[in-house]
Amino acid sequence: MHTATCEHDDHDHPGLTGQALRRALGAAERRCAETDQRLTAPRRRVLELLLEGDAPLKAYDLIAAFGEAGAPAKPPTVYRALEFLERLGFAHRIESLNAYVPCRLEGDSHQAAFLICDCCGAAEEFEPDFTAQLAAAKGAGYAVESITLEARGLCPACRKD
Amino acid sequence: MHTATCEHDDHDHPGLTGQALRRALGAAERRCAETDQRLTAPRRRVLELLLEGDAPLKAYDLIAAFGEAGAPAKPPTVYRALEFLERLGFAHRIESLNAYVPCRLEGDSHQAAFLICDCCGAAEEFEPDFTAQLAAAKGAGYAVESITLEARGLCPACRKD
DNA sequence: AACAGTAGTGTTATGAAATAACATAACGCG
DNA sequence: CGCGTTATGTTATTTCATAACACTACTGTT
Ligand SMILES: [Zn+2]
Ligand SMILES: [Zn+2]
Ligand SMILES: [Zn+2]
Ligand SMILES: [Zn+2]
Repeated sequence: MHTATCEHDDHDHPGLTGQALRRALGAAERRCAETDQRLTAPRRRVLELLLEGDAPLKAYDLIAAFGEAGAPAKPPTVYRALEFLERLGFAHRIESLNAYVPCRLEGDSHQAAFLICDCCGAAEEFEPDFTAQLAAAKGAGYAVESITLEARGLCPACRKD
Repeated sequence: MHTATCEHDDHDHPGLTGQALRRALGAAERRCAETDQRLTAPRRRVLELLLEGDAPLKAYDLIAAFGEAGAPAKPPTVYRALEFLERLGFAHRIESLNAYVPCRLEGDSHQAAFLICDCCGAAEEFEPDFTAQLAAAKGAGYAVESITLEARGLCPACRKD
């Protein structure tokens, strides 16, 4: 799916293929092994689809693309895999899009922040600095577990119209 | 609806009633008049329900509570009202909850940020300082239109267990 | 190897959230 | 009034997500 209002598909993060894709999957495999987590077939397949994608993917896009010969998966298969991938930091859900992206940052655990283009649908992850917000939360007496931030606007390519 | 895992219902923002409720609705009425916007009956009713609530309300909670004698509204009625209220800054959608809250801050336009308690379900709005994130976005060449931030954790009351 | 315990999967069905489409009504204005 | 615009009413459908339960695959123990 693609709800773009214009077409600037020259994203900063084209989907991975071939060598790069195998390398990313191998890295995930290794990080799972380190913590006795299992990157099982459906989990690996969903991660692969996310990595191949060049934009946030909807759950039902993944469901449709899951099988070998165009055979779709059952919803729980994909939702369970997504839950796992999110838990381990391999993927993020973008709430304002009901869509998922593979994590594009180094490090195995971090807060998520996204710049989302309202025009072409691209979503760029960036390393957030939540110092100010964490201070505000502390002031309010909250014990913060996680933070997500989603900024909507126009990407560099789409601004130039 | 209430998905709390424990019960600490002493929120900072109990629902408005009587005088305070009428005052808040009157203020909204006035702010609409200033900009030639119409706070029509269904819009006013949905805002009233949000203001009366002491926690984020789901769209279908609003739909169920909408009518006088327990008569529900039709979904588009409420979704349209919510769209209006969000557009004018009277309400916010909390993406990670699929729920809505009335705006609790002064000023008629601002970015939204929430502290959400995973225990009691409370959602506290706070005045965000997005300086750091806006700088990051600028660095990436994005033209940001809006930002939302949702922090999950435990509120002061629920921490003390 | 047999066993029990846990984590993961397959499958069916259902629930929850949101919108499309089109007809009707109210408002604002010349 | 007559017209364009904005908002509402209504029916139906689409999109998104999970419950429940049976079955399988790993893990460690006896
Ligand atoms: Zn990430
Ligand atoms: Zn763009
Ligand atoms: Zn607000
Ligand atoms: Zn709490």
